[in-house]
Amino acid sequence: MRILCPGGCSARPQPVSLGSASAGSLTTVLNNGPKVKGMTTDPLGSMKSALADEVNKALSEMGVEESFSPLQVARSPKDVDVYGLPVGFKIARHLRRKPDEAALLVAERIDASSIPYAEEVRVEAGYLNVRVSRETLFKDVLSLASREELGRGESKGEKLMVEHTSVNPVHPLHVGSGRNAIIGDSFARILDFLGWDVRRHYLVNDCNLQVAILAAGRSKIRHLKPKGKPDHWFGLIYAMANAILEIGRIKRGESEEGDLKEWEETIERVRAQDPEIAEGLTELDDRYVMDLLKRYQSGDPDAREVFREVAESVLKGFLQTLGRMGITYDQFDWESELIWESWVRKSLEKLESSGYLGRDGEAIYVDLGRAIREREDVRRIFGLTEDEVRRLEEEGRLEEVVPPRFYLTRSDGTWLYTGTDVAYSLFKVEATDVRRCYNVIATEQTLEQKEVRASLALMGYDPDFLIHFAYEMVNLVGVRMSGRRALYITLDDLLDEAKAKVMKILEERGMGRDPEIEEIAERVAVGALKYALINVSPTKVVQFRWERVLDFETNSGPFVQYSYTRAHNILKKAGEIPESFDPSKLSSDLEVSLVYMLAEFPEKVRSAYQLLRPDLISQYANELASTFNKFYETHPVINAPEGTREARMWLVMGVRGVLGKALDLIGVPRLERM
RNA sequence: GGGCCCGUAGCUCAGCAAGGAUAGAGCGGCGGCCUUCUAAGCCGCAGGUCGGGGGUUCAAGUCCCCCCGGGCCCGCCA
Repeated sequence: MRILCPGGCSARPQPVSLGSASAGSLTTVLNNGPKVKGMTTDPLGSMKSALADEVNKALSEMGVEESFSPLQVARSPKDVDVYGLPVGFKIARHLRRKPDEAALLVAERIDASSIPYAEEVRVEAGYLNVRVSRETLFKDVLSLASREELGRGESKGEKLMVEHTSVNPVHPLHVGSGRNAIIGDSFARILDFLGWDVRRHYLVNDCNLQVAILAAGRSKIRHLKPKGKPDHWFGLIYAMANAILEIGRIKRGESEEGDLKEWEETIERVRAQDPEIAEGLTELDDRYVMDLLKRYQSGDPDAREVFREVAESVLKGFLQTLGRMGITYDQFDWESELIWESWVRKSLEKLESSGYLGRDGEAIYVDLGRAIREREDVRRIFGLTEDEVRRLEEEGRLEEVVPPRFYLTRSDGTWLYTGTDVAYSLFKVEATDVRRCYNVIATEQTLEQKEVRASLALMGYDPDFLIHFAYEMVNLVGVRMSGRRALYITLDDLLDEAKAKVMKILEERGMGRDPEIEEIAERVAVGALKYALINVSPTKVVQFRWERVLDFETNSGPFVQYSYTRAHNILKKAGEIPESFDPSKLSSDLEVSLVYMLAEFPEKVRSAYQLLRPDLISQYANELASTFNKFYETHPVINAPEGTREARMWLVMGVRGVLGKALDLIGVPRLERM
């Protein structure tokens, strides 16, 4: 497989034995943070773990069959320094006691000295609570936070792959593809921070019908020189080619008559943007397109030249935009090379020997219907038990729930994306040394991802090697988007618009137009867009509005960036950092809240990883920024009395460190001036 | 028809993984605060039958069942 790096480097991945490809289940990989005392990067987490351990130990000594997770340890709403578990309620019945009495029996067995940072253990309202010692906790938290070590995972010595973006190279990136890239990139950053060696891969889908349409269009106007940003220019050819093909189908009566007008409008849209393309590209037919695709897949040099020109040009345009947003990749895998370098053949051989490969004329498919009846591993992927499958079969409904055939090729022998996707999975397992691969792919592909995982299982691999990181689409409120109709709002448009607004704000503040100001505007714009697309739970549809991206107030990228800047500037002006500080000087509600909020950061990062929720980091960053701004309004640092000043400087260092790290993890640029 | 996802304030969303101690933010609306570390900020007011109904539980926004509403998928498209 050819490797293409932005820097022009080239390398070939080392094949690896199959044994190393097995993945542990998601849940066993997780624990509640580093356990080694004194070396932890999660002080509060170590307290929670120890508390849960102690309680569980006591319960098991008492013969009570209940247990608690460290994650259940929650802060008391009445007292900031108190964390606890609702032990009493859980075990009251087992012991035939009132909740408080029951909790007391547990409390008596607990050795507070074995719980880090615990000052005392007590029972309140059915809860078993520990009071935390600020003296030690605050020092550890702020020391770690200011060095940006809080929550960092030890090196795992293992590689994980994140495959993301992987957009068809046929038209410019729009907000939907942007969400994929932004979520995938953020998740990769989170994995990296937690100690994995992350490999970011982009699958270049250059072998499908869409690219063939573009390539066919391009082949008719090869004399034209690309103008402007390549993805935009080729995007017009793609829309033009689609319109011609659709109009042809309508005229032959193969498509709905009513669509004719909108395709004619598409042509006019292209003409308005680039008359050369509209005048040069006038005819195209489906057979020509299919033939070109077939030739490309079989390695024909002429076809290869035009396919590669369009795919590489559009990809180059993508990388400009993605680079602008700070999103980069370690490796680009070309779909065509999965075919040429026999990964498709190898996957077919493995499926053939599994006995689940079927043929329908010349078309090849995986016999999922039989696999689901016969294979437990395949049933598990579809969330079905043996009994359920049997019952569905008796009712004749099995095929409604699981499609019986998973087609890999067309009957003309060309590969479908499903076929190359199976081959790609085989490639990931065999040709890389990653332990797991996260596929950042839209939720609409959930079924296909299950089918691919089932195929992996049938080829003899652990299907849990592949994890579908599903995210929902972006709904541009009030805007109709269609790449095939040259109807889209591109990421470039959004970034430019946001940047223009930032420039205007900066000018209103009397900042001139110089390169530094431009750079600030660019970074604020990137922050605003990325934050808007990441700050929603991935499985929810994003309701995208211009106003939302251009709103730089609370709960926006710029808001968090601004808060970071404030923290940074306090420290810059305050001068030398004191060696130490007195934690008891941090005593106001806001100061104490801030430290505890920082202490929760490691848990947030682990949750983001475990639940596939980068938005948890952006939510957290917003809350931290908001609390910090309240502190900022009411707590002078530089002019504070001696003692208080040093303690607040440490607090601000901690906030800056965590806020900065949180911004890094969601890929929003840090700014020192704005 | 079947499968998956979503439904919390006028709008956009957290909270559901791990059921607990008074349902949270932001935007929008109304009213305040710039001789003090950047007002992209802060303070206050108004706004909720957590889609509906059952169930489990000492305890349900959170778990289970049914229903209603919305989205996506069920292609030899990707």
